[in-house]
Amino acid sequence: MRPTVHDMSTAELTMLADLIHTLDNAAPECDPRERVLEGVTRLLRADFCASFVWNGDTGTNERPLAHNMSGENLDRYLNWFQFRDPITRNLRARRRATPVRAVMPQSELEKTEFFNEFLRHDGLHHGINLFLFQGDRDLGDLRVWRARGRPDFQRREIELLDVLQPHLCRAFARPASPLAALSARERQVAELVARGLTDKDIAATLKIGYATVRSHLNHGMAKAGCSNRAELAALTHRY
Amino acid sequence: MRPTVHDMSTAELTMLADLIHTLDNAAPECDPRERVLEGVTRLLRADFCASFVWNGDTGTNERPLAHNMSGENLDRYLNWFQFRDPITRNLRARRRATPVRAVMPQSELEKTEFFNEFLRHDGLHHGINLFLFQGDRDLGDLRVWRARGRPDFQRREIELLDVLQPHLCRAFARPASPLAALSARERQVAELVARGLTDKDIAATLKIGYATVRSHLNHGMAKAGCSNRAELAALTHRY
DNA sequence: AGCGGTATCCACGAAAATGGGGAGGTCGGT
DNA sequence: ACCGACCTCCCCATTTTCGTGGATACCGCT
Repeated sequence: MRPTVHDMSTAELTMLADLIHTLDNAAPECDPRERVLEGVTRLLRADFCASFVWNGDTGTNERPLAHNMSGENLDRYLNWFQFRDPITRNLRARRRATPVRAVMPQSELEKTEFFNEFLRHDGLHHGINLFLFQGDRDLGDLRVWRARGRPDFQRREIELLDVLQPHLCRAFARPASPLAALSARERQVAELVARGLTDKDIAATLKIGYATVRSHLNHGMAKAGCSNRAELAALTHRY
Repeated sequence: MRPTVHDMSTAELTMLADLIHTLDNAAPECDPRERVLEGVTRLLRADFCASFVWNGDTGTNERPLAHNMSGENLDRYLNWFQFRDPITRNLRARRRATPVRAVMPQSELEKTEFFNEFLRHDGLHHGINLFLFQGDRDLGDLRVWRARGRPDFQRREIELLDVLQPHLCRAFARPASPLAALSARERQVAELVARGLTDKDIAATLKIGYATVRSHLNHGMAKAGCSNRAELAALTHRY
């Protein structure tokens, strides 16, 4: 049995490689989803992409991000249309890349208020969604769309998302750095700690008092939940 | 103008993605080339792969690695055939993925002693080489081969190596971890240091004496060139 | 005007880490 | 049989770190 074969341009293979690299390496200060929206959109030869994170407690989609979509329409989804969205619940249940047509025929979708009042507003016509999970924890989703007149998503795009899925999961699941809570000065001190300077050296380097260094360090370790400077040093270079 | 289009199976795309991930992440204890030989071979639908690092001072190929090739033939290359190798010098000069036929027609190659006494020994018939550089520094190469009867490498394989090239360069150029010099026990202690354990805790965890921990730690810090445990901790999670 | 976060500084004592020395055993390679 | 690398353990003096509980001042926000 021959495996499915996809057509990929050299530029697309480069994009795929860069995307994986970005997922593995980019700074953890910002939402990992940001680093990916545009790349996935282009790789899937799509036009639009949005991303939310499902909150099981409140039963709502949160933390919107989008590429090529109007912020105003995104707000309309958050405030109104997510509560009469006839497709997303079923797409999420699939737990792998799924074209919208798999949960509702295009002809039926086009009769809904959701399509005519919301999707059409930004030109979203053919959709494919991927929901990422770690066990049962929602990590976020990707909702990729093509404009009217473009062909619907096919096997190529579904399987491309299959390829990306484990890498996306890994990147989305990576916990936020405990160092994000540190102030600028505290992070600066942590950085010097990681280089092996003693507190006296740090004070001299930063031209501040020894007591100040101790203070920054104590606050920093408390915020990051570290019990000593070695753990803090490890954190500064783990993330 | 249409871009070149390649046929890639889903499995191959997955391999490509995993390869990039491996290059970015794998443990730096071992030679990064090791992590890549088999993957590249399969991605290029090839049968054999060898890798050397060119030493400009001695003018020799060093540090051999191979996939699917006999160690004995590798030794013959190092000791004898590298000095009458009619193709590699020219392939290296190209500085990008180049099939062997680009520097010598197959018909001519098959007349050489190098082919008949060396390449044929392991069944190497069609070759493609990639030499990696950082500026003018040699980072190592990949010499990928297909067996007799298989088709020669085409554009697909050349451009796949082009896609991989920057990622290979990055991975090969990453300096060896100073921690590579540590013994197993010393690394184990360093690992626990990075988790924030005190020496007493480490002793208890490893069920060895406090003095032993101090000894491992002193040796480890000396080898890694660290002045204290914080620097060592940073190293263990930088690499 | 008050509150929280930041940056700066101070002092003390307990705990931990560091650097120096050494000692004895195993194990693999020359 | 020796040597080097490793793992194990010991002592001691000094330095560094950690935790605690302060203080003052600036800033932005409400």
